[in-house]
Amino acid sequence: MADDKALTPRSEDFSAWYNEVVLRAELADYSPVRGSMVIRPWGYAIWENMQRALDDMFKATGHENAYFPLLIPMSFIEREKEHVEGFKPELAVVTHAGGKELEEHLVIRPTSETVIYSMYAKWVQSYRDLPVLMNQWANVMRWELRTRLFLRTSEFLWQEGHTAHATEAEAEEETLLILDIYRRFMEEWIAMPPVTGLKSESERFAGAVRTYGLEAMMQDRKALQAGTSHMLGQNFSRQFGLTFQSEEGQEEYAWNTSWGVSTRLIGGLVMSHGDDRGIVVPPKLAPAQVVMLPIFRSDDDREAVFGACNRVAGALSEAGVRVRLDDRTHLSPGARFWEWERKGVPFRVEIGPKDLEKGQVVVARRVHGEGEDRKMFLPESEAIGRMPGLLDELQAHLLETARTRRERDSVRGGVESVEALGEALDDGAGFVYTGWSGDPAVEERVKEVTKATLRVIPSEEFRSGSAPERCLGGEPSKMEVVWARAY
RNA sequence: CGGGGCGUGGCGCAGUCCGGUAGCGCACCUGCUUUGGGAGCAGGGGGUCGCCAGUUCGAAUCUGGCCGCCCCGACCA
Repeated sequence: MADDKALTPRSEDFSAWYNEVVLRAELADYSPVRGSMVIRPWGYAIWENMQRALDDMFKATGHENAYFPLLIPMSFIEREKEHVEGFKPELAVVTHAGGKELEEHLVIRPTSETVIYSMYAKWVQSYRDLPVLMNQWANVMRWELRTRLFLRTSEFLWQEGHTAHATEAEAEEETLLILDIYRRFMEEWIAMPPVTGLKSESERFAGAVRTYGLEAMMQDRKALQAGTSHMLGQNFSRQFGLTFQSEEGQEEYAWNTSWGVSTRLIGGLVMSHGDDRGIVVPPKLAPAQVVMLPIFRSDDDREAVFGACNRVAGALSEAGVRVRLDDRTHLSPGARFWEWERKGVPFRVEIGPKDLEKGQVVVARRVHGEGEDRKMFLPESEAIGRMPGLLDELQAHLLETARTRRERDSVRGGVESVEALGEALDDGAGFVYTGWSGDPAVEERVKEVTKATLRVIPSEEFRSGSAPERCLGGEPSKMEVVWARAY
């Protein structure tokens, strides 16, 4: 870009835009170790808001937090066959400690099923000890060759829930409950409406019986797997001796579930709502929902302007709005406008000498509709009174916009061959709904020809009005599926 | 792991071909003037030129080795 103050426009190079906006909104930065990142205060505050909301939802449904260790004995990972095969290529292993090679190498957790279920085995004796409903907030490590800030780094932060149940039906119910919590969280908080459903065999979590996923469509129409919820069956309980005595006195294996979302959600937030000026943080997650921006010419103005700013900030805070006062005087107003827009703060309240004269304040919106003015000139009390409503409206607007975009860029029906799928994707389709026979060979061929993967077998409410008759290979369709190129 | 590119103040780069006291823009610091959409002027600080060895009176520049990073293709929350 000739003007290095501006971001590369999304239309020119989405991927360059993403990298720039993450760095320049001060969400994160590269660290000295390839593939790991530093999450900066602005980014971490968004994560903390996400954590709080999700944590409340987990607690409200009876889950408790705990913490399990970072290091896992290699032999644990190796216990479940599919699990080890899935994770082996991504493991980071501690081989030396205390100046000596360790007798048993330790894996830095890529996920914690193995340790957690080995502990559950110790704690659970009877059906009366079930269900066990735990969650942990932790970092995990999966060695990656190609990394991108938030979307794919070797180390990332997440939550992983792990539960144990007496019956298959209860475990299945738990898996779907969490899927619904994730879905509500993504819609209501991130304003990022996913398509939910079942993953195909090839995309299933290593060691699970079934994996459910949530797929969100980014502005470049690519799919982002935003969360997963796994029904683990008795695979892990058999390997770790997680048994209980049933009401009838029988020894039985418990049924497990595990589920997680990660800091990848921040990448999803950025790619869902960002524009060429920067990111847009949905009000419910914004570290600051309103920035107060004093503007003044002389020292005389200064006191009066700051007085008014503090007064308005106090009143907004009283009204439950998260406010931040930008009292930096060495930057011009323009410079400060751009900075907060880049960081995605929903509203700015500007107060200068002219406003004091007129008894008004300026409310500038980060996002405004066609024909809507960026700035509103309102009496102080009205600005304060209307702010909570404006925040709610923006939250709703972001969700609506994202949902409309998702459906606009989805193709339902009419695609009945692998070639047609490729053309649809090249023509700008994001999610393409087609029939599928259940044959993995079709997935392979689609991937080879179009680079798209089977994202999800959609839950009922996301399915098309009429079920497709043919699979892409021509054979009769057994189910509808969603294809997309994915992150 | 395969292909391509790059390592020079915090960031972006020039200088390397053709060896001769390290430079530009932005950022930073100080002062004054400024402040309603990325302020101006003046002064100033900061770099073992990725690392190691070699050639040379002299190396950012030439030679050899090593290391690291970024981008593009196969696996993944």
